[in-house]
Amino acid sequence: MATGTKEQILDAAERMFAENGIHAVSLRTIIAEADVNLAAVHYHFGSKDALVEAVFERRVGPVNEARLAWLDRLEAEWDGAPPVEEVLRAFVTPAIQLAMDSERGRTFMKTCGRFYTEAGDHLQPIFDRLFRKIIERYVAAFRKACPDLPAAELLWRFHFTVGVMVHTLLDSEKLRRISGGACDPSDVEAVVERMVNFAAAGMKTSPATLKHKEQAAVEPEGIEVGVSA
Amino acid sequence: MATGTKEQILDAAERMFAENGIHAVSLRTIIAEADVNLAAVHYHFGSKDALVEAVFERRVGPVNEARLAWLDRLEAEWDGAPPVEEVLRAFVTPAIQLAMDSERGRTFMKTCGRFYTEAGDHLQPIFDRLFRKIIERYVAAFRKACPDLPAAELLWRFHFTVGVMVHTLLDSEKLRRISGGACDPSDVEAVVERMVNFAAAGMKTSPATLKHKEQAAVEPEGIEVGVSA
DNA sequence: GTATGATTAAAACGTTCGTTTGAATTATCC
DNA sequence: GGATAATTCAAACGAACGTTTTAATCATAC
Repeated sequence: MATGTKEQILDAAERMFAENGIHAVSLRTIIAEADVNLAAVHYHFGSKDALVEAVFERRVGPVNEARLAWLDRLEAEWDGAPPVEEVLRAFVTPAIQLAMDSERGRTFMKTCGRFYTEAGDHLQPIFDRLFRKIIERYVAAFRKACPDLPAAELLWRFHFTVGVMVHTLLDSEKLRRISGGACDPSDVEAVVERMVNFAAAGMKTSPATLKHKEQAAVEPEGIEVGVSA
Repeated sequence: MATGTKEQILDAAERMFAENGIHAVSLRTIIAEADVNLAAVHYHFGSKDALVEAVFERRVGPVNEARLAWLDRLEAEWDGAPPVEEVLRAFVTPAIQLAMDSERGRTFMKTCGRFYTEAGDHLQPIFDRLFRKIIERYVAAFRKACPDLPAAELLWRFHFTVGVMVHTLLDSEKLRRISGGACDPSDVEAVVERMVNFAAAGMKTSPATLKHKEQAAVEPEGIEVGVSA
């Protein structure tokens, strides 16, 4: 389970972050959980912030690579324009998949949600670096899958989809409690299918007619998906 | 704006919580922003946790009352079974509405999202007390609006809808940055319409067939999290 | 004006935080 | 096997935390 001190620290930090949030967990809590010396954190990582980054990058990197690889397969299979359900599945599954195999993966999913919500100004550049390519590729894929959608509307719906996913990752235990056990967040494949089904319907519906403003004023090509530093 | 010390503290805390998260903000930061004495916090609230509760309840109470009143109006108007779009609008609008009028409301919406995500075990009972009635009433309303939906599926979709809303409240500035300004989170009415439109489509779509297509056989490589190496 | 209760002010409390230090220990290589 | 680097350890650092205490100020009724 714990091959070395560095991994022990990462594992323990990941676990504690998921349970209590990032800011609420102290290094001494982590090293007690990891059963290592306090100074080992600064020896291996340099600071607490650097440890937070390391915990984040260790999992997010592979997940995003899997997302890109999946999208590559899809575009090869569907001649460059896979349907929106497939794109959604490719986007959502690698993150949810991580939660299936092990308890450790499940805890990290909560940590990942914490990052997404607690990430302050300091974590922002790291976040941009890790997600820039993902956003570019998937926005482009969604645009091809929903060619009739105005660009701004598509970005909003992508935003909503991310919300569905993050909230599901972070807080589905609350749903289990509310539903009295009828909703089981650990059945990952079912959760993915429900999410894809829900988000695909939202993606494919015709845009709402906004009375006071015409959204068509936004030119589809005018939206850059680049991430500003 | 600041009639008394108590309100100054609440306002400042609300502002700082929204910007930096709850755990990351110290009392000394708050009292510096509020321009009051440190002991005033404990005099008026008793502890930092109690202050957090007070900040939360001050805004959530009226929002949830508005949600219930709106639902009452709807059920009177639609003979007990309003359509899903109307129910969604009634659920979403009071929260988003708060963000419209003032800058203060906008900051609190982020604070509210923080509560929803950062709320640990300590805030859980308060959360339940404030939201139990809302959940009961709206789940019942959704059930009437979507009578053909299995109960668990309906709860999941309600969960997804909450995710859409929370994520929109908490993190839409990221969308503005990504979109290069094309997506404007401050246009509240437009945001509400987009959300209702998106969530209603997800609510009304037919349940996914949970048959494992060949997709389940696809092995996404590179995201293993278990004991490797 | 003075007494009384509510509020604010300043200072210190003990604790915990992230970080650093320097010696002890372990692994690595010639 | 001894030299050398890598790693772990116990201890302490200063700073910041939430909280408490004690005195000063303010408002208001007598």
